[in-house]
Amino acid sequence: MSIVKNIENQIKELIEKAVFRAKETGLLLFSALPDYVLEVPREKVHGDFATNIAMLMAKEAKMAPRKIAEIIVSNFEKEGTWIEKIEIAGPGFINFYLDHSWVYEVLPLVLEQGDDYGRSEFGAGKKVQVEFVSANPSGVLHMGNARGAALGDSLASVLDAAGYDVTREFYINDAGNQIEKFAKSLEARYLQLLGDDVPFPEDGYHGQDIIDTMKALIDRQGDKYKAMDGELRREFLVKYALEEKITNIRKTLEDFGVYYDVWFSEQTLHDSGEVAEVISELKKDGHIYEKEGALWFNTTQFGDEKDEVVVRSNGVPTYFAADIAYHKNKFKRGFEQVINIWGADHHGHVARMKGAIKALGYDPEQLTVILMQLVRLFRGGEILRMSKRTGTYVTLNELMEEVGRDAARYFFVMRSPDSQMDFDLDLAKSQSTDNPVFYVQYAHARICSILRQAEEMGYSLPNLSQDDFRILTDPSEIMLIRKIVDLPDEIVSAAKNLAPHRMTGFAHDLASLFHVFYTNCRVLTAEPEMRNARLLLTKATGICIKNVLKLIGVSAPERM
RNA sequence: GCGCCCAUAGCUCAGCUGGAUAGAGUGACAGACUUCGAAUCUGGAGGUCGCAGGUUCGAAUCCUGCUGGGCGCGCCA
Repeated sequence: MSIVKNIENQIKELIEKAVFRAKETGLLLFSALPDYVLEVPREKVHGDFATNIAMLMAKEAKMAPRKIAEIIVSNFEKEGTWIEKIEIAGPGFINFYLDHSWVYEVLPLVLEQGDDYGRSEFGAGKKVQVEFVSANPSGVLHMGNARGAALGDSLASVLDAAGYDVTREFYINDAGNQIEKFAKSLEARYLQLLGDDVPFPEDGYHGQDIIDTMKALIDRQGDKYKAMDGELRREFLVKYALEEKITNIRKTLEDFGVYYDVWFSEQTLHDSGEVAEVISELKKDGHIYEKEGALWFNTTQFGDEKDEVVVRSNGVPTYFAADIAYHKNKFKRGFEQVINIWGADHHGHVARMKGAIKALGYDPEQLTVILMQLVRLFRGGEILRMSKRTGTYVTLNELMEEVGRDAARYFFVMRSPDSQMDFDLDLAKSQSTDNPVFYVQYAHARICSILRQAEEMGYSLPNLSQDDFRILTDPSEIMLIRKIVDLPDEIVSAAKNLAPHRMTGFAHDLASLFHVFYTNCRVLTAEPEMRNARLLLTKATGICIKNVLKLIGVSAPERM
């Protein structure tokens, strides 16, 4: 239970006691308590907490909201709590003003918990899977993948910190038509490099990377596949190229700070018979029919716009069929909640995927698809259309080289998934020092600098009790501490709403409050008791900034 | 044509399950370094929350319609 939730529960309990007391004495008429909220008002003048309960009771009680508020307040017992003052305001809000001392409790807690401060048991160990990026393995990672990577990894971190049992997973599409095309492209390049004048497939992959891959193969193994039967040769080439591609993808993601727990191959679903199995299961339950030689899944029964082919007339299962088997596999592995991060261009698949899950007897609510809008890339004021097929794209590696990993990750996480992003490379480069990530990192570096100097001056950091911190009464100090108190709830909130971008907002607020504190309060030159309290507040702030940046995947430098 | 997402300050975007006077950043303007990092801080300026209705004590938020933009509607993934 977080410090804020504790206080809130206490106040709520007292509100409800007051309401029922008023009912018993006949002052207030109602049958059931309304679904009211106790919240932290946006405006500071409205107190530390406020409730709308009086307004919600007005209709049933047949009384003016302000009158109801008066009755509640007159029946409210605030003795023995931090509540100093209660006021009725506006249309009938009840505002609670607290003795600010309640916030000091957090400082010894942060210093004790360190890296763990902010973590909570909210998720109660629920098994959750986040599947993200899952890029076509025949290419390299581009800007859209980068956004998905930053988003998915941060979401997973946030869920983990909120007490969920999180698995990060990458689904490798190493089967199907795409791979066929890939194979033909590889073969053409291979033969071309060995001097054969063979045509390049029109719908093939034109990227330079494929040529490089085949060059390297020839350097290493010569022309040993040249005389081989076509099908066999393509199989070898694909296996070779995929291994290299996937290794590169993994390495790029690790450079980006993203580490997966599971790399799941689509091909294994075909090999193990799970795809065939899931099709026959659906067939048995009457969800599949035959038309024009193909097998169709009646997804319209589950709210989709039109039915979908699962097995083509040539007998080859579609990507969708494999995806159904994949999701069944996920649930069989015990995940209670499955989160997929998809590009907005895949939104048409959501309904049918949920339908498939329902058809298999699972609850569609167990699948959440986060659709992220695609990234538009600008360079020199021009939109760059990104396409693997035509080979025009900016890779994640190039992005990291240009703007740096920290800036890139912060930038992607900062925006909510459903905002369209214009990423201007020139701007990102030229403005790199104005990037908000530096603002937060600067606060951390400043903190480290202060602590470093304290050490050089021979000041040790004592263990202070909650009461020792009462000396911190400057508004900038109280506001900073109040923000620190919020961290665990903020993480839970980001987890509940699957909104990691809230963490960048929190990081920025925290850094800002620290900069204000720094401007208003001297740390090292204060009297010993004050100096100790401020040093520890500084340290606690540093811990929080570092913990939040970790969730975003951004480093917390000690010097800049 | 149908479906999904978006529209908030000059620009880029927040705004949690409906709450009080809609917030940051950035740009422009005016200030603050004899003192712990000025990559900082302080101040004012900047708004018909796309438009029009509706729901109610109360709407940027929910509902309907419209306008404008993105994406999708394949025996591709």
